[in-house]
Amino acid sequence: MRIVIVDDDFFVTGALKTILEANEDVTVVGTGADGKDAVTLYQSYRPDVLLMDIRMKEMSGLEASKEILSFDQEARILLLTTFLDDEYIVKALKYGVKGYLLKQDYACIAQALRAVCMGQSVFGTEITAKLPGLLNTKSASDLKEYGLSGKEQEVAALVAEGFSNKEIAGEMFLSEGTVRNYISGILEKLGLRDRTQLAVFYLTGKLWE
Amino acid sequence: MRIVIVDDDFFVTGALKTILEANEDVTVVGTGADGKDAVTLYQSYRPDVLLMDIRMKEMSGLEASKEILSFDQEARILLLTTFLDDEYIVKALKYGVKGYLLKQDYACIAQALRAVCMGQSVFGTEITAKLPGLLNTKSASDLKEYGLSGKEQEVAALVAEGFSNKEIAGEMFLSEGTVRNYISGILEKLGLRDRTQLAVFYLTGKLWE
DNA sequence: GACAGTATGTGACAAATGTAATAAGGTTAC
DNA sequence: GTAACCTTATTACATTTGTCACATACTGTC
Repeated sequence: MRIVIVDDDFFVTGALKTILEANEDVTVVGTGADGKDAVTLYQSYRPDVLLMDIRMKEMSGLEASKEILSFDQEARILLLTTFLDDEYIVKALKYGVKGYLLKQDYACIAQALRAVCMGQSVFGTEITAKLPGLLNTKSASDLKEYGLSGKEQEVAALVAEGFSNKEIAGEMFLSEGTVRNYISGILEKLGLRDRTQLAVFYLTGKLWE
Repeated sequence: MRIVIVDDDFFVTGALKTILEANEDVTVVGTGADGKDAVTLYQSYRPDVLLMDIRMKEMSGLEASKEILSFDQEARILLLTTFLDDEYIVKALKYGVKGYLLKQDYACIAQALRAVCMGQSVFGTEITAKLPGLLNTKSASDLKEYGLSGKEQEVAALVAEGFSNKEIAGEMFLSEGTVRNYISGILEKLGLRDRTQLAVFYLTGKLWE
């Protein structure tokens, strides 16, 4: 595996290089110190995996990831970080990063590189723990648990897609008044106030009291 | 690593057992054919990793995961599947499953088991590709890119929390009319129609045309 | 058959929401 | 200093939304 390592701390890049090259299947083909380096190095070497810190001066690992992934969707980027910030995690995942590990997990890095190299993605323990909270949806069957009938679930789903009552009525071949009635019932059952809260609930599971 | 394998196809459990035990660090301590078996086996053996199919008669791998994780948060479950259904993926992640691979990735299973055993989570190529779409997001800084001013971003965030205009006005010490104006402006800039669409956009990134 | 539940509809009404026009004080940039 | 923009506000109006009360019809179950 051909790897590029980017971190603004020379000690870290050095240590990583040494640790990783102890594995005979790993070759570190380049190292850099910030996001710009990452982009340049990626373009010239096209490594199997780009191993990069998130926090860096100049250009962060996140921005670099975004840029690289925008011209090469297939890029395999594994981010390393010391901090656990939801926003970073979400952004990284949105951009299409293939892995996200805490620096403290260094013993697992080689392991993770192999998985990423094969196209899988790998997330460190703490990131894994956060994942459930970052997800969308509230899928149909979850709504059942709140006592919503079939039609009510359908209506709820459409509200959460941003449809107006009229559109929902058209979509489901109902009168607009009926749709309003359904929504009224849904809000009652869930203890919500209006369609926007319903959409938010549907997408995040958030409930008020 | 002590592994339990559950799949309703005996050929599959057999094959997996053979393939995995070729790795000297793997011991298959039990096999089962459906979700109920999974729960029982998990309780008696407490394996390092539970490798399980999703589609099974009687009790699905998903339900079994839910049950096991409800009494043991630390359970390391790696799901295998033939089908890619968003709903399954989301649910599995919500429950706290540590891995999700396609059966076709069998060559990587041992690899993945090791990662999962160390607390990391692993997702197959296709699942990885879906991840970005399943996330919540739209963080403040993304909105800037659409030309929203500071206050507008603040308002948008509150709309996406399900607040009414009056509440937002109270929260931000503005008049209700002003809030309405801001929202009007935001909708215009984003090409949206109403606050519900704004909430949906804020949470999922979905835009209409 | 009576009853409960779901599915569907109506009409009327109050409140919330979105738009438009307009205005004035502030900041920043050229 | 003037143009551009942000912040804040008001008023008036049209539309959408949510609630209520009530009605019909179809499904089951007891």
